[in-house]
Amino acid sequence: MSISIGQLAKTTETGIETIRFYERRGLMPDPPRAPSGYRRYPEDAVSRLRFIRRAKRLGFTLEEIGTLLNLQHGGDRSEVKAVAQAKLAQIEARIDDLRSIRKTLANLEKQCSGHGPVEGCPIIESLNKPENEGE
Amino acid sequence: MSISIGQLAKTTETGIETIRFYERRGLMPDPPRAPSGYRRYPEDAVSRLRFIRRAKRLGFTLEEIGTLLNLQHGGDRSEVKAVAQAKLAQIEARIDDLRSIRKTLANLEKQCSGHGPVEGCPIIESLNKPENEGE
DNA sequence: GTTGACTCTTGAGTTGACTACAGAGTTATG
DNA sequence: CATAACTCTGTAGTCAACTCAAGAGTCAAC
Repeated sequence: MSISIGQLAKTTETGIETIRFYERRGLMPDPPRAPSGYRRYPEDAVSRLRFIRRAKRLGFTLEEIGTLLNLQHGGDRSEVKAVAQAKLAQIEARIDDLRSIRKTLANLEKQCSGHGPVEGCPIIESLNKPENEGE
Repeated sequence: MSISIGQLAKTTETGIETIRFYERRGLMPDPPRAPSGYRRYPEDAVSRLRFIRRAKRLGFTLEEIGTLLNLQHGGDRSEVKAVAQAKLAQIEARIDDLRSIRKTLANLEKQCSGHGPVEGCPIIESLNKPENEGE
């Protein structure tokens, strides 16, 4: 039993174009074809595609997902853990980044009265005046 | 007194190409030209460019920066505040997003012993098995 | 006065992850 | 059998914010 690309797309909530794109990228193996040339996916294509989508939700790039997919068959657990740790570190760095930005921006926003002309608006002033980085 | 694009680039730590790009985008006004056609920037180009770079560091897109630059001359403070609030909300949403991802990923990473074959690795299993979203 | 550094314009390339055609053939439904 | 819905390939476009290259002209230093 095999399914069409449309069915695969529907069950995994992925666009058809996206599936073909993943195939070009080597994330999805080239499926067998019907005599017409239509793709006929085996059952396990569903789980492979789900793997990809879940990993994406966790912030992995397609390239990293390719690595994970390869590790899945014959890799070492330490390698998988290393990939996860690296991603985790990236995410934490990004969070810190955003938090610092948020702090600065929240400060400015709070200081701005929100009425009157733009002259003297602390947000604009801060963007204009200081030489520093802004705490 | 005016400065060359190279000097402007150096004092603002911005690439020359980037400055010309901002000009094309309408963020930097077209500067006067020397007889040779070279751009000659007035002093205030430095602060305008710094404004842009600072706003960028705060996460504003070039389009939003364009808005802020326009508001700077004749806008209302409420408009500036609204732009800042919108950005703040975006940033907070993104932080929440990343935190939820981090939580899931940290959990998985912690559960993975980091040695042995990939079979049974909780990270891979989690990507493979469940039907759910992952807490 | 001649190098070497700077600047000009136009146009194209980069990154990552899709997304959208066009034009043709195929399959499913009634 | 007609017709709608599906699928095929190949190519190109999208987004944001740059970044690079080619080929030519200009400026500064020795």
